[in-house]
Amino acid sequence: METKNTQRGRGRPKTFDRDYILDVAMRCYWSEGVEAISLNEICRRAKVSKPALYREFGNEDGLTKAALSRYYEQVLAQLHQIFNSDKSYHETLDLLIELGLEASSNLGYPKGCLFVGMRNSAKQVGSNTLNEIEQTNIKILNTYQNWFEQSKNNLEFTSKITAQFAAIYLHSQLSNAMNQQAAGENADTTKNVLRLAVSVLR
Amino acid sequence: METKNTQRGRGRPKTFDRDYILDVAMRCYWSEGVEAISLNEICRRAKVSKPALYREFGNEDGLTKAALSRYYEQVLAQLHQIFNSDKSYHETLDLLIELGLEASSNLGYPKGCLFVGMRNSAKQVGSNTLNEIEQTNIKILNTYQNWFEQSKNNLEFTSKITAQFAAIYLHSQLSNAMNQQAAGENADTTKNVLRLAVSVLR
DNA sequence: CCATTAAAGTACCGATCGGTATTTAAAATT
DNA sequence: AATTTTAAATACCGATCGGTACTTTAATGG
Repeated sequence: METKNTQRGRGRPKTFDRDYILDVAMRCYWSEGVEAISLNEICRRAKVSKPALYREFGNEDGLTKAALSRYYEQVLAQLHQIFNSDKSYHETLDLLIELGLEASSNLGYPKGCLFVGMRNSAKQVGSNTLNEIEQTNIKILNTYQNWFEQSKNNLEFTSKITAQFAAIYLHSQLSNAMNQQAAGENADTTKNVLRLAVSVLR
Repeated sequence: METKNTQRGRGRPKTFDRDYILDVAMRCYWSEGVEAISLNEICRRAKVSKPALYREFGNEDGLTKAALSRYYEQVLAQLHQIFNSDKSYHETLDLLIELGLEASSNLGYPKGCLFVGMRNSAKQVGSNTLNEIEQTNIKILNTYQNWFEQSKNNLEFTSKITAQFAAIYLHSQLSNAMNQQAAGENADTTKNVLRLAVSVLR
């Protein structure tokens, strides 16, 4: 158990703000795509030197992985709150449809979903990031599946579709909607498509 | 009306094989993604010099645009054959679900869809290619919409969904399936997701 | 045989990439 | 004040990018 107190050591005091840098990187990757933003460009926008980034994250793979981790904790983790609320199955389904299609403009967030974007660019990211993508994918699928199982137990979800496949289907449809949003598609159209697709889970 | 005969002119005879080069480029962009393959790499694989490419296509934007054009003529154009066959509405829908999920492995084609891949990479392509993407998108949507309108007239498609929205929905679902295939997803899972999504058009 | 024409390839350009060796700056300890 | 420790930024590395100036090759026409 480390004390981790703020008593400064000996050398030059640290000015590197990990949270701020990660926030800039996350938003860059989110809004423009991980393959469209270079590490140099992130240094420019975050006003940080390149060696500082390498000291903190090791290499580009470490930075993209850290940005995805932060995205999960800061954005995707609210999925649990939605599923743990006392809303009904159908209300929750409605909420999921709204999710991310409004939140983008509400808060100062870019459109689409960083996780979905990175998964699409899986071929151009490093192995650590690739691994993080796979772990995140599993976490999301498990979240969905647990919710469907609970809803089956509650007799709110009475379809013959298995909870596992319902999770895969929902994940696929939400990812598709995120992709359309990231591509700048009309939000109403995206929402209508998603609504129709999800109607088979009613 | 030009004669366009094969009588050779004066200079060194042309050895540049436009069809072959375009075929190599199309398959590269198709299998690895337009943003993952450099123009230099295409020269290497097609065993052609860089100036030869620039003489024929002007610049990288011209090459990617030409590759997409070729993809439409050579791959997507068969959509018309499917819709112009004498198959029933439901049989055609079944055929669309199989399409591309089998064809990839049957013929020596890469997985996924070059058009969908390029549309996802819209931010990193030139303006000419971007324009070609938009035109192709419209052509595909029109093809779907015409088919839905015919099926409505035939009383085979009796849903309250408009032909226009059905086209958008089908396009969205097929694109989603192509994306999953390109990402290496299990083909059966992809097909099951697509089947369930398309079931609302029955 | 030589000039002309046309298409080929070589070899280069500046810019940018991911990554690092090296030096400089700012603090605490002696 | 000098030394030590830690973290900062400068300035560079080789590789690769998209794109092009230049030279070479292979044909025909006189």
